[in-house]
Amino acid sequence: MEVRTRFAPSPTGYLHVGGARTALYSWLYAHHHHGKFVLRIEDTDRERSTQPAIDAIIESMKWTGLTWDEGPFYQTKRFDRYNQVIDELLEKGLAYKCYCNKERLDKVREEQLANNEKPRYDGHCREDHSEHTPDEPYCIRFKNPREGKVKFHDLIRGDIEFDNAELDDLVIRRTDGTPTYNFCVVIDDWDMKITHVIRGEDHINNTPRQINIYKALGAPVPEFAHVSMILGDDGAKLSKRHGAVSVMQYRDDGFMPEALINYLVRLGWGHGDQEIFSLEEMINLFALENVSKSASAFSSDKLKWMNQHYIKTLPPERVAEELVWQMEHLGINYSQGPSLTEIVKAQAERCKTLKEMAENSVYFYQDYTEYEPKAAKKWFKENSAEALERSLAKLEAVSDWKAENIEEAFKTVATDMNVGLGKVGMPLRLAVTGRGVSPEMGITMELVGREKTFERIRRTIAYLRSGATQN
RNA sequence: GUCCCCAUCGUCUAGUGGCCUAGGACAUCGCCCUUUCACGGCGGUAACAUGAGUUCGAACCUCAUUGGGGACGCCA
Repeated sequence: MEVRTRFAPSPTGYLHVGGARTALYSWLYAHHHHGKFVLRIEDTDRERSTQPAIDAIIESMKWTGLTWDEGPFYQTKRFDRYNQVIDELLEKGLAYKCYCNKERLDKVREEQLANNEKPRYDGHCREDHSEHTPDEPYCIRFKNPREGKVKFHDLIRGDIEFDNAELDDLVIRRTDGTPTYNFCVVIDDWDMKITHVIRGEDHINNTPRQINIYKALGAPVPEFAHVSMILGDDGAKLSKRHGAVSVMQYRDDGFMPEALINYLVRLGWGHGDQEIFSLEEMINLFALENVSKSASAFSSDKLKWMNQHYIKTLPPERVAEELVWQMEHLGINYSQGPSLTEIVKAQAERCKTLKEMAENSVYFYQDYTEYEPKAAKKWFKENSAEALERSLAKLEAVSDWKAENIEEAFKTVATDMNVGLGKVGMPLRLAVTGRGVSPEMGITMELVGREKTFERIRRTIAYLRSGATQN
């Protein structure tokens, strides 16, 4: 039988990393078994579902590469189907009309709480409707079995069982006629032939109710796997307070989707000592039995490490593609100057994010307006102007403007002046980039360009000769 | 409160009864490399929640305790 999994977010907000991980696991499981991955939008809550949220979820799925084989399906387009099944259940006596109003429900709940009982519907309307007239407003409740147990084998957690006595008769159709979540998922997973339901652990408690509905319908019960939660760095539930939670925020913060996916797959799953997985490896090696049962804390530090790993090892052309967004966001016109691929090669080992890379590469495209104060104070000394003058002379003699030749040329200056390389290299760095940090000076000057380099050095010599520094 | 789930270094994890004086990775600390910042290399600190069992032997099995988390909606 073909393995079919699904990701079924409710469009009430952006896609967060927890959802993304669940989607990833579903996606991997389907691909591992050469099955299908379905995207379904659970928008039965018309109050809170929004189109921007749907767009954001789809954009996130596409950015991370979690593409779906079928869908997106929308539950709001399937209301006829749900209602038809509900009517059938009603006819068969497997569901019933409930006329209880909010006041009565609240009162029951209060009493149960006072008696230290789990609050649930007491089944008041389950049998007797004599006191009601057909024109009174009502909702439909599913007749949950009152005795026995519901057992299922969770593919991650093992056997789980609930007493039916713990469950109540849940509402499957609201008074306004719309069907509810716990009912719609069952019908959808059934209709869409979902074989493996992989979702968050907050759904464990819904599972026995849903299994009872499957059984009432005579539908095959799928396999279930409940993935644990993702916590923040501090062990508390992940929230905006911890920084980024939305997938697109990671794009904005300068992360490669490859890194996010790799980080997410490792958060809660492992394969021996391996940390880095290509997509192919993930598909081949992923198994639900190796998914961790306990909640895991999201470590931005490790994500950053992994991001840099991908920045360093992915083809620079690929990294440059993502860098485009950052450059445009900063308003840098990168069409004049070195190619972004060259920037990636030069900067990769000193950037954890593409955002950093863009911010630290501005001087390749624009003239700086001031020297970084701390670096200038530290490195502009009395002989700096001389070092720059001598360097300029050597550099002007370089005919083939390549990093290697440039490097060779200015290094002789240190020897000539009988000083350490730092005394020459750092003033040069300040002169060419305005900053105390940059790639090696050879490649930096090559990328800035011959004429620009000379211009900036001359300007700096003038600045130093004017007595601007008191060192 | 009731039900359900969970429990190895600060963090993510390896470990499925002897290979464990518990391995790897991130973070952290120290050293080396070095024109800056980094990268890299080498080394260090650091964990089986507690208590009973089962067993010749337990991080691994069982139970209890404690501690976390989730659910208890005419939300999903």
